[in-house]
Amino acid sequence: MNKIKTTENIFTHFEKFIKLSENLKLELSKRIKPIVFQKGELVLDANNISKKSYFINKGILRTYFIKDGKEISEFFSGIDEWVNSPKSFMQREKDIYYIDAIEKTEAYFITVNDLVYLFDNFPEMERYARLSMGTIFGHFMERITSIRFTTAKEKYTHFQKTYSNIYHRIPLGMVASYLGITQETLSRIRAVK
Amino acid sequence: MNKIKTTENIFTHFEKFIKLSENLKLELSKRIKPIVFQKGELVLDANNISKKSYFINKGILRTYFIKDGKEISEFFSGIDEWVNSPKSFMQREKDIYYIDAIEKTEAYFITVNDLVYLFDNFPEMERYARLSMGTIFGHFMERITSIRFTTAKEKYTHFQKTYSNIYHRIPLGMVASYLGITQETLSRIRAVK
DNA sequence: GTAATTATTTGATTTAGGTCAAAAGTTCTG
DNA sequence: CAGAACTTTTGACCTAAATCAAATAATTAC
Repeated sequence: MNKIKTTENIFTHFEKFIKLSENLKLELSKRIKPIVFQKGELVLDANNISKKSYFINKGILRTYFIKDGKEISEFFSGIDEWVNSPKSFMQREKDIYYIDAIEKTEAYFITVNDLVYLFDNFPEMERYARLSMGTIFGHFMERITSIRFTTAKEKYTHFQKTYSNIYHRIPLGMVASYLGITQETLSRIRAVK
Repeated sequence: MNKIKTTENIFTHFEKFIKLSENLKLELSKRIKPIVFQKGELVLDANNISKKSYFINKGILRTYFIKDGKEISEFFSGIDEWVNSPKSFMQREKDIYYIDAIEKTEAYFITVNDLVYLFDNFPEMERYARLSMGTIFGHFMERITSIRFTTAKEKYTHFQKTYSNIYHRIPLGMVASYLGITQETLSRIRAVK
């Protein structure tokens, strides 16, 4: 009962974009495996190539990089989202991103090799990837706008909207670096209310 | 001789990502048409749905939106790049983006209907879309980093790098709004040298 | 359960870049 | 080619947020 759910969530996610044949479901099931990360655990070290993509069932993962010795959060990922180091994962080369668990996280994963197999044999998987990337695209554009033209206060409000279900579970310092403001400023913003 | 080149450029572009069969080349050729925009001409009005995607052969297009009565540049596109209003084009709904020509621009275009036909009949087109979006992804992430943590000067330097072949052809005011700084600040930055 | 970390808040001061205003340059257009 | 209409530059002043510094508060570990 307290065990990880079946592949139900992940299939539902795919079916937002494509119809899953029984055969594809079977091939997916063979390649998707559960995994659990404890709070604070490192999911990906930037010194390694990202070879797995994680689909979150519960918990929060954070993607970040190091600048001037400080951790800068790039994004946070919650339930029903895929997480990997995008460039590293697709080009099979190192990139700057680390991934860790902000809280205990239950996920599935698929390896890049298995994913490539599915792309090669199921054209609908290519479509899934194209369409799902499209939605992320929109978020990126919105974020760029939000960063460029708003006060620190507005940035924080936008963040709360974007991450409405998880924002209160993310430590202040991480949020500040995500927004590109100092944590002192963020602390003051939150104090005003 | 002074006429628009053949579909050569566009085929070369596709072949960076996939192998083009003779049949696909034929089907593409049937659906790709040339078009020319004069300097200052509006390519897309945000009151309309974006139904064509333009592949630039020569010239520069600008994608922008209006905020508080002012035009804010979202990106600039030069040779060998596709231009459309992404969300509008794929979801077939209105979005906030206008597109205009910064200089006289020669392009090809394909309609969203034709593109959908190709996606439905040529799985390699899905792959092309997935892979080419992947590269744009990387640029977006870099841009987000660049906007968040750099001084106005560094933002401008990054802009020059990103748009190394066209940056000097874009009016200062448009660059400033792209970078999220005022044009006075940009003017002063450029003056220092 | 208390010491030791780590995270957050508060205060004082500084500064990069914004705002407002006007002058100087450029480029369209009839 | 002259006047209108933009575009870019320059100057004076102001403000939001950064920086530096230290005090609290909250977790974590033994």
